Amino acid sequence: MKIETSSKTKIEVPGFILERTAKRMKQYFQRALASADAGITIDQWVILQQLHIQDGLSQLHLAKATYKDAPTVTRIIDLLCKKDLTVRVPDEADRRRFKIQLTEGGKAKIEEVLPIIKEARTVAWNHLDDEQITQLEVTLNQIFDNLEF
Amino acid sequence: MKIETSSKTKIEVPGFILERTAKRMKQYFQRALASADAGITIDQWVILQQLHIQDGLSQLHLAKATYKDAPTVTRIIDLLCKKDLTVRVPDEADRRRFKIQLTEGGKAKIEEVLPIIKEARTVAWNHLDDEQITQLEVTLNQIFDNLEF
DNA sequence: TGCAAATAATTAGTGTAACAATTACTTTTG
DNA sequence: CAAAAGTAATTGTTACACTAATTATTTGCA
Repeated sequence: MKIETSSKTKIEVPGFILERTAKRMKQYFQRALASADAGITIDQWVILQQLHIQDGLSQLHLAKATYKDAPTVTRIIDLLCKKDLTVRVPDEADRRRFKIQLTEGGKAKIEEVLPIIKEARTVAWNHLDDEQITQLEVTLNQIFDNLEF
Repeated sequence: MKIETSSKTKIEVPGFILERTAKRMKQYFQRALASADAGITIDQWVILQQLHIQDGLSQLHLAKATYKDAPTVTRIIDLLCKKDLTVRVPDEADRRRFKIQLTEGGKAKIEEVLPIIKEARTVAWNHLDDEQITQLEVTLNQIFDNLEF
């Protein structure tokens, strides 16, 4: 039996297309990291990349910047610290907080992984011109804003 | 301390925007289901919706149609069967397979949930014209095809 | 100033997703 | 027809998302 693909037998709505594209993109980046033996996941990479932009953020700042929730960031930082890529430095101005800082190993990992990510990006945006990418961002951001809660 | 949002301190690349929009959309639909006490998740809904289009599919057919993998479908079907929304009917032509069929309760659940989903969709695509949505689909499908493996 | 409210991080529980490996069955082909 | 290859479903492990609850600390306000 062959799976039907006509519009009558397959879900083909924008939300579904958005969901499946985001899923495949994540999977592609994840596999790129895995086959290069990077030793980190794409979500861990997102946190490292954010720290590369601005080091010493608290976990909640990281959560807001990456659109992850607090428990998720706690666990990702746990994993990154276990791999000695980051450290939790107590914030002496507010003892509830930690400053999350990159270790030397963390900085080295970023340099190691960045080319892999850049390569994957060029594959993802292949056959798309700048105007299309700009328009994609505009539309996606409109949807994002529509769903503000 | 305020979280910085300039391009120098925040990740603003198309992949990130795609990821965060898909995440928020999923979250929005999920909350719509939760606040209506639908008793199912959005991923369970996707499977039900596919069965509504074509009932009696095998788990692997469901996996292909919904872009989920086989173990994920196994577990979602487990949950749907536990809620008596679907049943696993042995396929007498191939004893490795099951035909997954909607129960009466499953059909009723679809009728109950469909308006919630439609309402959420109108919110998501608000302020977007048909041309924009078409272009979005074209671009997303190009990215999807770029990342074929 | 003191106490309630808010905030930062953590933990627990459920669900989704990827990957690898296993079992059972079917198809191929030699 | 038997062995090998392929297929359908399952199980196990790791990781991330969401909710709710908990602990420790800080802030706001009466």
